[in-house]
Amino acid sequence: MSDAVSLVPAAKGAGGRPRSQQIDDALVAATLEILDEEGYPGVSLEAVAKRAGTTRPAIYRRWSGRTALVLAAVAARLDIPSPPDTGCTLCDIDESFNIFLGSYRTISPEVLSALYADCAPDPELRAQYLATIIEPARTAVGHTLDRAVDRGDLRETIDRDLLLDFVGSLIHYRAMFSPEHLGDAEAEHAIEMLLQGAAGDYPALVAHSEALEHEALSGTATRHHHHHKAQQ
Amino acid sequence: MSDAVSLVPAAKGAGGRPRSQQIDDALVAATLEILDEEGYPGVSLEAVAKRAGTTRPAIYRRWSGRTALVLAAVAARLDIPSPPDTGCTLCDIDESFNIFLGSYRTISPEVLSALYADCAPDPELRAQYLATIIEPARTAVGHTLDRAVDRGDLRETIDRDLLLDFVGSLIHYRAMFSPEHLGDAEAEHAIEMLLQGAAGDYPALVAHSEALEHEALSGTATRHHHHHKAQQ
DNA sequence: CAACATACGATACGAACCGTAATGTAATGA
DNA sequence: TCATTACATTACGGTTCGTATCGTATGTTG
Repeated sequence: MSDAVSLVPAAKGAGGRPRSQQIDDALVAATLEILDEEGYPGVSLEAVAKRAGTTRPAIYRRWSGRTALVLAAVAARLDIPSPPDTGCTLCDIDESFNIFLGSYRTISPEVLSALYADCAPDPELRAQYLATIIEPARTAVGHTLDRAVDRGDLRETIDRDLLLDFVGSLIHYRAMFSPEHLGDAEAEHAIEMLLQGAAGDYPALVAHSEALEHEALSGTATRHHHHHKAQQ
Repeated sequence: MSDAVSLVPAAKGAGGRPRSQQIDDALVAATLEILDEEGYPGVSLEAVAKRAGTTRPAIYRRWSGRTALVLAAVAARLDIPSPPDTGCTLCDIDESFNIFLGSYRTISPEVLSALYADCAPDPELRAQYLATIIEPARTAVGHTLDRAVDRGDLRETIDRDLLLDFVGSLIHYRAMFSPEHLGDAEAEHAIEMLLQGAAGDYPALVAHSEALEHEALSGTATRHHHHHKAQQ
């Protein structure tokens, strides 16, 4: 569980009866229970309120609606990951896969996809989803990658954010669309491909492509929509 | 537009008044219009029926509900991509990115994420979503990758499906969570990283990791959760 | 201690959908 | 012709939503 800070939007003025923290907690807990037992579609505000021993208006006093409530509940369960730092780049990246996997292990991809779908149309909720669920893992793994670059283990010219996207997106994709999460053996394969590269001889591929491009420029029909920057 | 085959589940018996193809088409068209104008949340069956000039029961005669309707409508708009085959591996993979992008350009990631969220809990709809929206692009790009392997442009030991996942997942991820789709320049970066690899010296990283592992095995405290297969 | 402001439980209301059922009429095939 | 199914129309019961209205409880401020 992360810090209890701001799971609930702050109350309005200072005066008056303060909100019950117990109700805050009970609502979040009830939401998580229902998510686990019945999934996202089972979360009706009536059901949440009933299980929490309170009523619907109490929810609306705290959140703008179902989506915001679920987002807060999910955030309450997620850990803030800390970046691996073993000094061994391969091991660190291996651990990084687990960091990305963390969200999907504790929440269930079905819930996350439904939650995101509801968040996406609203800029504020969408930003909150990204900040809560996507960013922490990226930040942690990002630090790890930075250290690997500092050590000189990764190419200097590397696009760090892109590498981050590759790792994060693969795990997200597999969580959503595959029957099973990425296993250890597959993770190792993935790391190998990312670090070693898929090409047998990359410079040769570039050379070939450029040769075709010149050929195309000199008047013939073959089309090449894709352009190469000069190799450094 | 793909083939009109089986956009609508087949009618029951042979006898009786046949379904109106015009109504089929009008419903699909109305659904797509509403998706474009108001997004997924705007698609109520009442609204679709009204715009199509018919009524709700006519929808239920054809589909099991809103999710199946939208899935059919989306499928109607998607092209079945054909695999690039220019003989230039770099160019083909570049085109492959565009194939994956195709779905997200014609449908809007918000709609797709909401649709998937609704499909996911139902095994049949989920399978249909995968077969309709995910698989065609994968199949097309898969053929392209196979040819690249045949040409010897990719490592022989490569995991073709994993490479497919890397490309597909990156584009999916960016479509969902980034403000903008992957651009040409970024795609080129991505291809470069995938083919060339991110490591400066991959064998050295493996060697280092293995050295640490031996050290750990010989009794000291350092933990290594990750195991290496023998290098071939 | 008094006044005020807000949360709380309980309840109710209108609106929007949903999924289905019941009509009578239209269109096809046997 | 007769059986069968689609069609438009209308209606029903059910669920959930978001909000409103109470009287009561629990704090803070003067």
